[in-house]
Amino acid sequence: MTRSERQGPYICGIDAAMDVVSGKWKGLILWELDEHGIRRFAELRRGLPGVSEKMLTQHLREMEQDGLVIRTVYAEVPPRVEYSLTDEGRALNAALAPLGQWGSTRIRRQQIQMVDHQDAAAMPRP
Amino acid sequence: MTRSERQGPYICGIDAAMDVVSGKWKGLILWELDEHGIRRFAELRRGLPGVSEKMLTQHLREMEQDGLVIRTVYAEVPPRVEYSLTDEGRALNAALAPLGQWGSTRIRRQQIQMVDHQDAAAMPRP
DNA sequence: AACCCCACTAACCAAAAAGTAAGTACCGCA
DNA sequence: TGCGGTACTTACTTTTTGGTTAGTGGGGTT
Repeated sequence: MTRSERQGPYICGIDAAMDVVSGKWKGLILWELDEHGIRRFAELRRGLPGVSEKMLTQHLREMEQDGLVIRTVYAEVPPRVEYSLTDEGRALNAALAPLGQWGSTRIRRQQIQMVDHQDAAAMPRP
Repeated sequence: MTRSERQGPYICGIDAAMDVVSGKWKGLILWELDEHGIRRFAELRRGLPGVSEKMLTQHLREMEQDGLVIRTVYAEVPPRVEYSLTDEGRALNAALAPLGQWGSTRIRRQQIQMVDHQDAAAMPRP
């Protein structure tokens, strides 16, 4: 497992939040869990196309350590493990919403620009 | 310079925002520029204790490419370069505010926990 | 004369993050 | 008998990120 040397003295809130949310899939995991309430490992995996099992477990364990995620193991065969968000995790996801808005607006802007370029490229040469 | 292969197709807004804001000092740069309006290179450097010149230039160039920062060079001796935020940069900083709030609350919670542990450790043994 | 300041750039190196592939142990289905 | 599904773990490699050091060139300070 990755050593979590984190929790170093932060210089501001952004710092502390980024420490916890940085990781290729953590934003998406948060979203998935908030959206569905409870998810099993394989469900999450299917919900995050491209994630490897290693990264998914690693991120989930870190988020559990960070108090964002609850992991419940059922002693059954085949094994069943359920993940859900803590109150803090839900609060974090809510705090991420404006950032998501900003990003969506940005994507839209970029797509418009790309269409513009396409139009320009399709223009008949003089 | 680091190759910026970014702008890949994002799966959501968070994704797009994180792409642009991830980098050890970008949050702080955003904050400094929003706080002061205009900053010179050396002023930023002094405002971010511990940043290396290399990382500062690298981050500033990426943020310029990403349309968050304006870089103005004055052809003087000694050289003068001023940095400021675009509207999009200011909007991003605003969108980061709730995340900062969440982080500050979290830091406070952690400090309380640490004090609790200290108290427990300082308790007289029976 | 020696040093500091400005705003960088380049080369090299270390550390962290992420990807790949395989193995675990048990069950149900065909 | 072999495959797929359950939820992982381990070892190894690659990619990405950030840090260190040194150098530029003209000007001002001590």
